[in-house]
Amino acid sequence: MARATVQDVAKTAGVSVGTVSRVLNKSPAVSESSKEKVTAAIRQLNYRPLASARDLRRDRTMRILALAKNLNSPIISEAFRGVGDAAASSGYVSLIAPTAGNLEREQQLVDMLRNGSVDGLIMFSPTMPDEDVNDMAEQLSVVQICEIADSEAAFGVSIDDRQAAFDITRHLIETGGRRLAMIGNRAARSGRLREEGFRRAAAEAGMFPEQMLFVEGEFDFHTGRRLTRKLLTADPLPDAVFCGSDTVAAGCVREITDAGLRVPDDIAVAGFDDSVQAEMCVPELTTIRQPAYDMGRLAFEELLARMTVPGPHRRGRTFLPHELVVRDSTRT
Amino acid sequence: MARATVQDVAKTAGVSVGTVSRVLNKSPAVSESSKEKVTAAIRQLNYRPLASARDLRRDRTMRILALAKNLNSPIISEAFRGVGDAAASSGYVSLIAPTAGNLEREQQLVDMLRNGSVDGLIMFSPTMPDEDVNDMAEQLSVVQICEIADSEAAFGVSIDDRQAAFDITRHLIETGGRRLAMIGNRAARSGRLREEGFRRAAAEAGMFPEQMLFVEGEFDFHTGRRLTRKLLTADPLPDAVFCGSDTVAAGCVREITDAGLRVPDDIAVAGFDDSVQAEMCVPELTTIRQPAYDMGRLAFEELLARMTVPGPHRRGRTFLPHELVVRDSTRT
DNA sequence: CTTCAATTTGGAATCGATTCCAATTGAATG
DNA sequence: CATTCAATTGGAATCGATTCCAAATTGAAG
Repeated sequence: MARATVQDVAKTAGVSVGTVSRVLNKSPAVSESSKEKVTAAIRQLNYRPLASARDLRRDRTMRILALAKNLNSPIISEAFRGVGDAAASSGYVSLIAPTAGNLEREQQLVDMLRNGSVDGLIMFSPTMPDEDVNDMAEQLSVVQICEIADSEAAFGVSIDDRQAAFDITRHLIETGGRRLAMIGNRAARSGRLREEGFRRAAAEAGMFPEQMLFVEGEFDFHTGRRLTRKLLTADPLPDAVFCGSDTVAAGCVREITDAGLRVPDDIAVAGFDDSVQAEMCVPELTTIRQPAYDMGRLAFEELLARMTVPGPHRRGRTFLPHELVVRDSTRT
Repeated sequence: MARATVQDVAKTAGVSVGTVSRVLNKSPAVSESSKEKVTAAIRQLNYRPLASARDLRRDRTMRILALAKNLNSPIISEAFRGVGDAAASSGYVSLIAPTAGNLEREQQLVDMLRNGSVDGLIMFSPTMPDEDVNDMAEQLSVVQICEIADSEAAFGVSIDDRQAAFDITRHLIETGGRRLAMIGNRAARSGRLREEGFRRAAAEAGMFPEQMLFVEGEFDFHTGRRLTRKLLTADPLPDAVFCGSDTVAAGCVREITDAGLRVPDDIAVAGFDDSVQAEMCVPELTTIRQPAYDMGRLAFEELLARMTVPGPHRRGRTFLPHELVVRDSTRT
């Protein structure tokens, strides 16, 4: 049996397609008796309005798409939960897709916005150049989150990465850190901002740039270990390391411990994100908490405005407050 | 400026809509000169075919959707990577959405298959009852993965959870485990199967059911700690604990260590999944590796068959081989 | 310079739901 | 009982891309 259409429902119910449609869309201009007949026919035929036909006519889909390099980052999944809740309460369905840092894949997904498969787009970590993101945001409903391209056109929600890095580096210094090191990631814009914050705090404490150890790579556990091994060849050894993510910090702690040194007594370690890994680590990590859920909600609210209200929109970034979470991987 | 349509392109290029469409769909029956004119017009107008119109006419979307309770499970994100790669190489776009264990949310997403928003559905961890999954699989393109409802109708890909649990429990016994305990989760079908495997292995080793400690809860770190505290009140203490996930095992190890006992000398601990947490844990976890990526690929291939080939399909489950990964959290 | 076949093209019909307009019904009013 | 108004309904037009059929064009062969 093929799919039932409004026509079928109309025939079965003995009314016109207009009436069926009005029932579907809860128009008040339908008599009680018609409504019942239509409802019965719908149930009998197991009818569902075809999305593509409806979308074509209405010129909107009530769907949005989020894009991220990968999905297993706790920040991303938490932020997307915020997006999803906010979207649901406005009647939108939210979907997400990983780009795997693959430009072609990302293009194909972004095309879903261009060709009207979805009404809006939330970008976590674009692979395309900033410039392209900006061109897109110029005319389409796009909101960035966490990673925000350097531009006037785009709107985005994030924490103040530079300030957060500054704050946690200050904490490392205030608790006795003198020879600071950082494990960062210059590939990401947020990574560059965190490096700036780190360097500024270190400079304010009187460190010279040459004294600041800096190594960089991807934000995963094994990279964290590898880069820490590199740091441990320095002489003198650093006495405080700021890591760009908790996962990296966990690798860092592990490597330091395996080398027979103590955290935080010999070397203090700080993470970033306050993911569950911060608590799983021994000692538990001092880190920066991002209000990921709220960032997600806010990003959707702004996207909604862009999708529904025509005309020019707010620009630039919106910062949400971060929080320094002090645990046991830094000195007291 | 509003969106350009085929009509606009046809007018600009000085050809008919038929010709434009033929160019778009790479029909060979178009002269070189027409093709050039159309291509130029498309570029000039920045034209993109509207997805809903195309989908309506073609009666398919070339999109599939995956559903999971949450996205930050390493198994799910790895399996979905497999789905995505397989889908991409068949020209499909794959999207994913978390249900958060919310039945209403799940229904709304499943409706996307019913109303033709997507062509197929992959379910990781359904919230709806098995029966409903089966009814759905009966007539729609649905494939289950990891968690597979108990049914004849559905098709699904997973490891043999019962056997895997049996194997790792055997390992615990062979390395000296005598008083076995398990931290499981009866809410999930895979959890119940793992429990069966655990009990069978323990029984084969001569343990009586009354001797087997079993506690259960969600598969997260804090639950792992809490349930382990419960286990540590037993007398005599267990000397080997099988945990239903690495995250839980990490919590278990942590709690045992904090209690002043040693892993694995006093109590051996085994995890499940071989996620990155297994390596982050100290000592590193003995665990079961699931071929998640391949499971994802296979799930898509089967979904593709269901979407394209009409008629009845293969039923029942397909098992992919798991692997016991021995590390340092169990005795030698 | 025809004739025939092959290639290319135009344009109407189609997919299914929505919406607008006109028509009908029914009730209420004078 | 005629008239007016509101409530309800039917049905055609519409959204935009595809596809089928018929028409037009081209080219080759005779």
